[in-house]
Amino acid sequence: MSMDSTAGTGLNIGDAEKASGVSAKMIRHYESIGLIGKAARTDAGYRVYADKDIHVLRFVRQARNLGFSIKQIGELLALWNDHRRPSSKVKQLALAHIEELNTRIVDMQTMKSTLEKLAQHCHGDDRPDCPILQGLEITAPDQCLQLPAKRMPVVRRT
Amino acid sequence: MSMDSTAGTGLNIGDAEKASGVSAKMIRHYESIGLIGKAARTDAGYRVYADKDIHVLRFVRQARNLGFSIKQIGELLALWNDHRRPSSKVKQLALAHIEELNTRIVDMQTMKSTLEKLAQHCHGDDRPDCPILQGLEITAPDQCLQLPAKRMPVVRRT
DNA sequence: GCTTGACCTTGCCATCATGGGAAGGTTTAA
DNA sequence: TTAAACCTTCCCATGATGGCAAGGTCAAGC
Repeated sequence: MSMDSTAGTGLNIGDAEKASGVSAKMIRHYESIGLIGKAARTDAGYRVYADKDIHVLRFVRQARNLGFSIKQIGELLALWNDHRRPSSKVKQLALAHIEELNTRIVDMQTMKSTLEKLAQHCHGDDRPDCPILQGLEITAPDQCLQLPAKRMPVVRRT
Repeated sequence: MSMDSTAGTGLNIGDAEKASGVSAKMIRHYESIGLIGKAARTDAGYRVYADKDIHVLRFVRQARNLGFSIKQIGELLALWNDHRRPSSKVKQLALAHIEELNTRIVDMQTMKSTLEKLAQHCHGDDRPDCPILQGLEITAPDQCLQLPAKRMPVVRRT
């Protein structure tokens, strides 16, 4: 009987994890960095989550799945909570993120096609000569390949 | 006269950085984790690089620019040094990396197009209603967006 | 010779999002 | 009563990179 009397459908962090798709570890982390509010606690100190909290966690997960950084998600949450925000603010954030994604996509496509070109010319048999290694073995000073992208949040596919 | 008598065109780490495109910081790091051999030293303890070493550093940088991880580069270097390797080994590494790149590209393209669809329907004006935020506000339990990619090395564009 | 500035050295901390694990408390069901 | 399955906090690791600080070295100018 340690359940707090105010909790209706109070969920443990483990249940919140299942209901939101955000790991318990990350829920605690998001709370610790202030991305989400401090969870209510039972007398024993267990975190308790209501439907409202699960809703927030789902929002966060969706945004992570779209590749937004924690910082950007903080901004999105602020806009979400401000029912008088102009939609232009949200759109601006989204468009900027689309641009970031695009830059990364293009960079990786360049890497991929460079590598594919090298691989095409490689016999891939028992002989030692290999155009792929030769391609890595540049001799020109500034003749390098593409400049890869700025760091961006990536969620593990585990 | 602290120059080691064996050094012909001995370069400082700063010169090696300029000549290879790998930052001094990273050159030291690569040495510390054993990716590259220990550099020769002057009497005063300064690292000294010969043309051969610069060649290796360029190789590493090229591979990084193609998105290979440090671990993969270690394998590439081993193959590069083994003049009797079968080119199939190299090709196998390259093809696996192409696959990784492709997975990431597809994941990010999915994020991008999802976000574009949401953004298209957003007025982007002073009114508060916003389909983007609504899109993040999922209600379905497992109705989430894409599973993003496994972590992969990314070089900063600074 | 001495100073100054541009190098170099090591070492530690920060990033970003996430997981792992340890040491210990709680709850619940058998 | 005990064991399993939770929960708590705290610290450490990842990967590739940068930054900074405290200190040594070297070369050029006076």
